[in-house]
Amino acid sequence: MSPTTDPKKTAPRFRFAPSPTGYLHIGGARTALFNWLLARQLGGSFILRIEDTDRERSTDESIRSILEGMSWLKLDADEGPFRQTDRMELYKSHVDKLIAIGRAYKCFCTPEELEERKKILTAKGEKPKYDGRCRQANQTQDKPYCIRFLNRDEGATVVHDLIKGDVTFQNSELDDLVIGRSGRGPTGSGVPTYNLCVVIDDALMRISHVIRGDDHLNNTPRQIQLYEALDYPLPQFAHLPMILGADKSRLSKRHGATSVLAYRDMGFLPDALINFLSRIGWAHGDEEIFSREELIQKFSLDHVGKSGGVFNQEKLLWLNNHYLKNYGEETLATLVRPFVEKLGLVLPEGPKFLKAIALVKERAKTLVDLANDLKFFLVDTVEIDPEAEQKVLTPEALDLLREFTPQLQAAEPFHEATLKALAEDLIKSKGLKMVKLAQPLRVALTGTTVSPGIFEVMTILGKEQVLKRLSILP
RNA sequence: GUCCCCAUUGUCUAGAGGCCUAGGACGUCACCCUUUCACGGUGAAGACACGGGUUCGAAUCCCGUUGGGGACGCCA
Repeated sequence: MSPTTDPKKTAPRFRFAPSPTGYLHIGGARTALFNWLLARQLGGSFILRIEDTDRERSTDESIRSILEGMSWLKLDADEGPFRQTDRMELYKSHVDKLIAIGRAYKCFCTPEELEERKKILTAKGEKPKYDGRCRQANQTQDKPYCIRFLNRDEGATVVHDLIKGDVTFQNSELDDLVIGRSGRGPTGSGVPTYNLCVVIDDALMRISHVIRGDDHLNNTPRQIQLYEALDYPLPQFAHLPMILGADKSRLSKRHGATSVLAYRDMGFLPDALINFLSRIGWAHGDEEIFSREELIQKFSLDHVGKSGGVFNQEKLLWLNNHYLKNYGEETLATLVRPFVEKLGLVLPEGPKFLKAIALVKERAKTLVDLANDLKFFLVDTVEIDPEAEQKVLTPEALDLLREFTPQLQAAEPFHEATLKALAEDLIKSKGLKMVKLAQPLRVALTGTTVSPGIFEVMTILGKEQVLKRLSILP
C-alpha cells in the first residue's frame, strides 16, 4: 500500500509533531524528512504541530531550537507551527463529549495508590496496567481526579500499518488512558494529555497519514479506539523503525551528539545530513547519493524497512566530504566563513581565497576541517608545529631551503609550474627526492606536515608571503 | 515480567521463491597514484542467527527457538 492509494483521493496531508522538551533530535528530523518528502512528492501538505501540553517541560527555547533545526534542514511546513496549548478549548469540549457519551470517567486514584498497585502486578509477573476500578466509582466525590478514557476491553484492535503490516492487539491488553490531567475543576485540571490531543488534532487537521517512530506503535490501538469513540475517520498509519546507537539501543545522548543543530555546528551540510538520514531505513536499489529533488522523486514507504538502523557517523563524514567536494567555491566561502570567524580569523572576499578553498575542499570532511585547513592562508605569521619542526626542519633541510630561497626570489612568474620546475632542478642536482624539499617547504610555509600540493600553496600565498615565511626560519 | 516489533558482513542496505557462487556503500586491510595528507583507482577479508516445515527449488513463505529493541507515565 502506498499513499497514492489513499481512498479519499484528496491531496494527502502529513505532519510532524514534536514535543518542545528539547532540541530537534536526529530521529525526529528523519521522521520530519519522510513526512516532508511524501508531502512534496504527492502534492500534499506538510504540517508542523508543537505538542506542548506538558507545561512542566515544554519551553519556548525548545520551540525556537526545533524551528531553527527545521529551517536549517530546509524542511518547510505548509501549515503551522500550531501549538496545542492554543487549542485547549477544543480538547476540553471533546473530553466533555466523551464523558457525556459514557466513554470517559473521573478517576480518583492517587499516584501513590496507582504506584502501589503497579508494584503488586509487576511482582505477580503481570503487565502493570490500570485496573479500571474507578469505572464504578462514585463520580461526584470531592477529591482531585483525572479523566480516563473508557477502553473497550473485549475483542481486538488491528493497526493496519503501511510499514509493519497488520498488527493485532487484544483490547484486554489495553488500559484506560488518562486523557485529562488531575485537578478539581469540571474536567480535572482541564489540561489534556498527548493521547487525546494527537487524535483530535490529527482528525481535525484532516491528517491523512500519521508517520512517526515505532515507539508509538503501542499507543496506536488506544488511539484508534479514541477515533472510533469520537466517530472520526482513521488516518493511515506508518511506524518508522528507530535510529539506533552503536549498541543497538535507541539513539540517545550517551551515544554522542543527537541534536540536529549540533551537527550544523560540527560543520555538516544540511544536504549531507538529509541524504544520510534518508538512507537509514530506506533504500533505492544500490544508490547512495540523493539530492533533495531525487529524494522527493524516489522516496517511497514501500521501501522503508522494518528494522532499526544504527547511526553511523563515519558514513555521514564520507557523505559530507562528498558534498563539500562538489560544492562551488563561492558557496563554500559563504558556508565556511562563520567557522573561520570562530577561529578568530577573517576570510576575505576575492579569487585568491576561492582558489585556496578549491585546494583544501577535497580533503575536508566538515566545514570545521575546511576552516582549519584554510588557516595558514589567513594568518600573517604561521605558528610552526614543534613536532613537525623537529622532524622535518633538520639542519640539512634548512640548508636546502636557504639554497632554494634566492631562486624563489628570482622566480618569474611566481606560479606552480615555474616553482615546481625550479624545485625539480634543485633536487636533481643534489640527487634527492622531491619529498626532501617539499616537506621542509610545507612545514615552513603552512606550519604542519599536511597541506595541499605545496607549489599550488606557494602560488596562492604569493612571493612576498613565501619569502617572508622562509626568512624568519633559523 | 507482560504486550508489541525486529533479525543479510563491524555498520547502512539490495534482495518481492529459481536472476545469489548473496550485490552496492561506509569502515578495515593491501597495492597503485604521489611532494605530505586526503581524493581517486585496483583488489582483499567479511553476512543470510538457529531448528523444523512448505516446495522440484527458500536469504525470500510458515512455525518454533534464540537474540535484540520498543512500550507498559496525569512524557510525547
